Amino acid sequence: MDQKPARTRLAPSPTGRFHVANARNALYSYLIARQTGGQFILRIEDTDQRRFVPGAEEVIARSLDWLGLTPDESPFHGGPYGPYRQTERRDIYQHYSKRLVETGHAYPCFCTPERLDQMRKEQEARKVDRVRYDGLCRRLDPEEAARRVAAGEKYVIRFKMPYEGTTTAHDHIRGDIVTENRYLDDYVLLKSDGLPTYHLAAMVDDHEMKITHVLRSAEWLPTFPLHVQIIRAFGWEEPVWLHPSILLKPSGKGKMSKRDAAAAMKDGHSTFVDDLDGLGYIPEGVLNWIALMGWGVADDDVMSLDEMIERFSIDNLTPSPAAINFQKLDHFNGTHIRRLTTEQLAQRVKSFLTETGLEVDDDTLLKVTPLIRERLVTLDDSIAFASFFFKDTIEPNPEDLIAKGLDASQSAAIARESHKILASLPEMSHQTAEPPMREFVERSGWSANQVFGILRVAVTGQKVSPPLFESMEVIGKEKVLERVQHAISLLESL
RNA sequence: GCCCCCAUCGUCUAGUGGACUAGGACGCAGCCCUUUCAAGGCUACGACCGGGGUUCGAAUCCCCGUGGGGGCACCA
Repeated sequence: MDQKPARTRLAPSPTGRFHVANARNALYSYLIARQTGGQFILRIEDTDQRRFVPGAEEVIARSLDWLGLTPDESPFHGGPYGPYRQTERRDIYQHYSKRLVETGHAYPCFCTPERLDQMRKEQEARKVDRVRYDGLCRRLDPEEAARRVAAGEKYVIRFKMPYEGTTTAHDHIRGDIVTENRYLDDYVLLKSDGLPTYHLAAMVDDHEMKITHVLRSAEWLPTFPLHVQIIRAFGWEEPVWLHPSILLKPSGKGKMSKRDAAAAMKDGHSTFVDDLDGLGYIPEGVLNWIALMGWGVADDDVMSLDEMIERFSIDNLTPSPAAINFQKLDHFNGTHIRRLTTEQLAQRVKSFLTETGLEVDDDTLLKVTPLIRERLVTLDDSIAFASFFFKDTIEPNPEDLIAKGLDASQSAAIARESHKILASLPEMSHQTAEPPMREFVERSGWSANQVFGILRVAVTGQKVSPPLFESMEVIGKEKVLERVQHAISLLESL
């Protein structure tokens, strides 16, 4: 629908979990690529060996797959612009940092961590506005610097930030951002271990991988001018920059912390995509939830991925921080569960049921699914709503068998009469069972609530259940009668 | 402390100078439906942070406050 094919990317570092913020950036990037017929790329930013977490890459890939945002190019699928793991691109960064030194945009710095530390302490003592590198090595004669490098001295490469003037960087959702260069620093581009920092690596890779739209979290705004400066130093064309707002914890006060994450989990919620599956959330619901934190939609906010591709526009991205709202997650999850076909829902619900040890046959499950569909917020709610269908026997709490306003013997009488009526029926279908039971309610003078309440607990073992007669139909006459009989003896022994 | 970003119902947002009596969604409350729980339908409650400008006219543009958030590493 749009102009040229866009190339977008998600560039997470394999340092931990895959958060909804990552997922949102992935979604928007994916959407931009899809609607222009372009590509969505996964690049792993693993240049910090100390923070590397084994297995994190797999979590990222699995989470993206689960969401349906499978990258077109990635370390796992490959692609024409690989490798897609930064530690495998060492030479490329070396090459480009050298080029920056040659053109006078960067310089080797031999300052030790100890000196830097001391320098910062002094600056802090002087109460300078902005602690920054003092430029000692920047003033070195380039030839001498080259000699020291050749001699094997340890060094980093720093970017030569202009001391004066301003840098104007343009973000598509925020407009021009003007920063005075004196507040910036001579950032390290290449570390002493020969690996690049994010600043160099990301700019080089985005250029090399022909990324047209860089969408990344607003945490990058402070170093945005640096990035623009680096690109300009290379003489490259800038991508379209998009910095969506960060996501705040539900209270709106700051980013999610470990403690917030734990609190959410206790509540059956999570901001980690790989938790959501196990908690019974479905990708459709999660995607819809994520999409709306930072994307302004006027109405009809229930959307599938395809509908999002159709409706998304980078012009509708919002710049303000958004608080994570789990009630909305629940709402969208339930809504999308209801949009599933019976077959789809049955299939997704099955593992939750079997995991509790139940034997679930597909025929029964297919009959049960329509009964529980509009009651599910998450897939695991099916355990509470449908377990009794798959059990041979149930054990109701005897107290629950006593209807409101009645005593045990009255309730037992109702149960006996119900048993008699049901036993006389040819079969247990909804249509044949309900009329005589209704008639019994009329004639007995008890309320439908009381009579059906007793029957419900007797048959399902619980006070809250899917519709009673539909449930009895699925369970079948024989088992229903057994269960009612059992309820009668429970009541009689009270 | 310094820099940057942001500012419409509790929350996510629509709104791009007059069509705003500020719209939608979540949540909340009530009603309807109903054998329970849901789902669904209807209704209610609910916001332009403050102050100055600009303009015939400002939620919308500008400035200043205030508030919130983010960043100040050889981490990303």
